[in-house]
Amino acid sequence: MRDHAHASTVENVVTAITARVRSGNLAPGQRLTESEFTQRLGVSRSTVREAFQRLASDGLLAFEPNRGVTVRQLSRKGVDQLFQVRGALEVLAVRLAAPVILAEPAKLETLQTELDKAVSSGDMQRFSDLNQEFHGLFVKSAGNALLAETLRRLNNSIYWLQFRMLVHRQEVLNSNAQHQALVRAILDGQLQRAEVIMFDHIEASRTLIQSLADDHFTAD
Amino acid sequence: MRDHAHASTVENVVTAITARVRSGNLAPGQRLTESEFTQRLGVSRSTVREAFQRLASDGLLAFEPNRGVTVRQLSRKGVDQLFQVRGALEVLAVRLAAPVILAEPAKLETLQTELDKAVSSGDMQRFSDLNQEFHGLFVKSAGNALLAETLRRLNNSIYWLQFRMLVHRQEVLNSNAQHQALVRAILDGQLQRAEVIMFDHIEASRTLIQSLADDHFTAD
DNA sequence: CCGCTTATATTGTCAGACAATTTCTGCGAA
DNA sequence: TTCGCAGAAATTGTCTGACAATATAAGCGG
Repeated sequence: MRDHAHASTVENVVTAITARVRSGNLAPGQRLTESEFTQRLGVSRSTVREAFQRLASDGLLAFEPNRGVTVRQLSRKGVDQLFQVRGALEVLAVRLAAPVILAEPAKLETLQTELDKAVSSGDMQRFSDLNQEFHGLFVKSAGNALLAETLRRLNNSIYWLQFRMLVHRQEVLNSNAQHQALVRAILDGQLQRAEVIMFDHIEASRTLIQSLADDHFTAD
Repeated sequence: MRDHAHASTVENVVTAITARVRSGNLAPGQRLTESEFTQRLGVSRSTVREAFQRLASDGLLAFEPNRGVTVRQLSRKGVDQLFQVRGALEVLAVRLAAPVILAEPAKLETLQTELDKAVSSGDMQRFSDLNQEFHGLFVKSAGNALLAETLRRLNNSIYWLQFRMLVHRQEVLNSNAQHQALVRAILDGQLQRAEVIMFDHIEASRTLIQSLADDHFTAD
């Protein structure tokens, strides 16, 4: 009766490739060949092809006809556009999540405390993880599976930017200040204000990222 | 030097299936088997499978492990969630598109005139087409490919609802009134107001659709 | 009419093949 | 040396055929 359905071969391949991409083992822009993975993982070409396709539609890889797939890397403009869409969706998440979070604010407060600790102790990696949790809490509380799925895809396309952001200590401090303001607005029931803060928060990330050097992006 | 790259076999299959779904030849919820299309289209299973996958990630079909694909049909809740996301994105489109449209408002005005004509002559099919063009104009003018692509996917999942909506004449009139208000707001440079109108416009569609009978949706 | 066993259909995955397309390599010309 | 091109090698796109695993339909007995 279990829903277990042990992972299919394709799913395993998807998991394996995802891990290698996210760990940085496969760099943005790098080409993946079918043969590489049929050999390395001992599966057939059809399976690798199917995994490639799923990962491409998931935003992690980019597919080009007759040229295979590469680890997705966006152009400056592409990142800009992504943040526009992401901003709109995160704001929606705040709108939908606020009442839910307000009903049980402990989780948000705890998270904020943890974030503060990570910042003051200078643990950037932990801050990054908690930051994701922070946004994840809103998305989850919003109770909209499609919204969550859409944002997940978007984030897949820019996972590689997280690293670059962490080195900007000052920006991290700003980011955390914005989190605090957001938490305060939510707990005070200032819905409208919370949405604006989230929008500005995403905009700030966008601006920061746009300031990165050109060699982090592909040409347009 | 041409960018022509004549369509691949998979693309042809995708096109063929899309056409049959959108024409109603394949009904929402209906299961598609691989063998049916290998025979009918004279292509191999691998090709059909790949087409199925693309269509599923595109929102037109739904994929279930070991059970193949079906023409996507959403539950009441699913439609609700989709309209929440769609609303946020259409509002973004208005925000981004307004300045562009304002620079050359002729196109929007023409479109509105056509819509009015369709409404007064009671040509619902034409209204539906123009309605899509109307929204398409904003999305296109927004100049954000990712936004356009995301909205396209969403619309793929609810194409089948358009038909149901057209029978509600009164609602069509309301819809057109909202279009007019939106056009006015844009041309008057009332950005903020235009966004609100678009939001309400999508909300109205959502409400209308939620009023449809249960047998238009899947169970939750 | 219901539930169970069995037969049939369908999906998941593999192996191997070949044409079309892209990428690499080495050589001759500017 | 650098550039461009022809041929070689690699890679993708697609097909055929196969078989195990899973799901669906058909019968059968109660």
